[in-house]
Parts: sequence; C-alpha cells; structure tokens
Amino acid sequence: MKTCSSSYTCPVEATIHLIGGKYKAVILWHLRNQVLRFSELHRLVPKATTKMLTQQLRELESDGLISRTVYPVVPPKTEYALTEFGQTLLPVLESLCDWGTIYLEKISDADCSF
Amino acid sequence: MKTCSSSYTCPVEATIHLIGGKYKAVILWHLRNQVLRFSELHRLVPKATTKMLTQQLRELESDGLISRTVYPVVPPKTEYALTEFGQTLLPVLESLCDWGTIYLEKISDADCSF
DNA sequence: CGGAATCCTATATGATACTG
DNA sequence: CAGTATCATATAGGATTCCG
Repeated sequence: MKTCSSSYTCPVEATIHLIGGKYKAVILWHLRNQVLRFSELHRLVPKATTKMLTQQLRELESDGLISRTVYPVVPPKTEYALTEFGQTLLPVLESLCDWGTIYLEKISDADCSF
Repeated sequence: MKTCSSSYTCPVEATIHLIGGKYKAVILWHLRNQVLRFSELHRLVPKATTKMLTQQLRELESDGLISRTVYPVVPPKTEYALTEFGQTLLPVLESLCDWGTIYLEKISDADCSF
C-alpha cells in the first residue's frame, strides 16, 4: 500500500493504486459534493470497520486527495473533504459511477444464475 | 473476490470491484487496441507472476470483460481480447490513464520528499 | 466522537517446481 | 507455450477493548 517509491509501468496502474483500495473510491464519491465527519462517513460506508475506515482515510490524506480537519472541541469533531487535487478526480469517479450503473443493470438481468 | 452475491451500496463500488484488482486495469488497458497472447501479456505486466496473471485473467473472463481463445496447436496458443462488454470500459480506462498521467507528473516534481 | 491498540484470522500474493 | 500444483509468507481485514 505504499504509494511512494513504486515505479509504475503505466498511468492506469498509478490511479488504481490510489483509488483502488476497498473503500477509497466510495469514500471519495461520498465526499464529492459535501464535507463529512467520521461518523457520517461511517454511516455511508457501514461495511468498513472503524479501523479500515481510518486507514483508508489516512492513505487518501497522505496522497493529498482529501483533507482532515480536527476541531478541538468536546466531543471531538473531525471533518473530511476533497482537496483541490482530489477534486480533479471527479471526472474519473463519475466515469466509474456511470459504468457501474450499467453493469449493475446487466447483472441484475442475468441475476448470476450459475 | 467473489463478484456474485455482493450487494453494492453504490455503482462506484461495483466498478472498482471488477477492475480494482492489482493488475486488472492494466491488463484491460493493454488489451484496449490489440489481441494478446499469455506470454505477451506477461511481458507487458512482468511484475505479475504467472499464477497471478492467470488468476486475474480468469476473473476478468468470468466477469465477461475479456475472452479467452485457446488454439489446439503445439505449442499451445491462447489469445486474450476485450469482449464487446469489455470495450464499454474504454472511457473509464482512458479517464484512469489521463488522471494517472497528471498524477505522475505531480509526484515526480515533489519526488516524495517527506 | 473519533479514533488508537491489540490480537487474531482470512485472503492475497509470491516462489518454485512440474506438465500436456 | 500456457498454464497448474504446492508450499510458504505477507498483507489485508475483522473483532474487541480502551481512551482523551
């Protein structure tokens, strides 16, 4: 999962390395039009444990795709948002979403009967 | 890695599940404009072991994205190609490639100095 | 609330050898 | 050539508990 020092043979590989994590693309997708707190994200991605969610968020952060803002209040409050650089991913995410929609239609027809 | 019976909460998740594998997007990318034999693919994706390459190819095949044609000759000859459905992924792959290119420029500037 | 720490298991991946 | 089989390990991922 190290991002650095990996030499990629092609750009596609690099992008997948950044957003191909189990929940990363979904997280970015949910952040596309809103700032979200940790618990809000967790509600949107319930399959992720807090550990996984934290891990993926930290990786996205260290890759410069999202920002993490901690408010020193009680109870704690943390907000996650797309960075400017993260926003450049929006066309990619939309294309993933569009194709996924078509794919889901396709398999709901066949309904996986094998 | 099971594709079936996973219920996705959002289409982005579905797409990533199909092409998010370690070498899948790269394989698809290499097949975008040509038919390739196993050994040719292996040369293009040298980091993958034969086991991994086979595995990813079989998954792509069972997801209907690529076709596998075995010619009953000696020595054996197998050709992999995008299916029609696989071709619908081309815009997605291009978008992954475009963004990856920009990303690689960005990190080659900073050169990971933290 | 937003995690961190620990422990544990499952899965992914690699190395190597072998085969029709 | 195009894999398969087997063994070993690394990494991902989950469950649980605890804390400021």
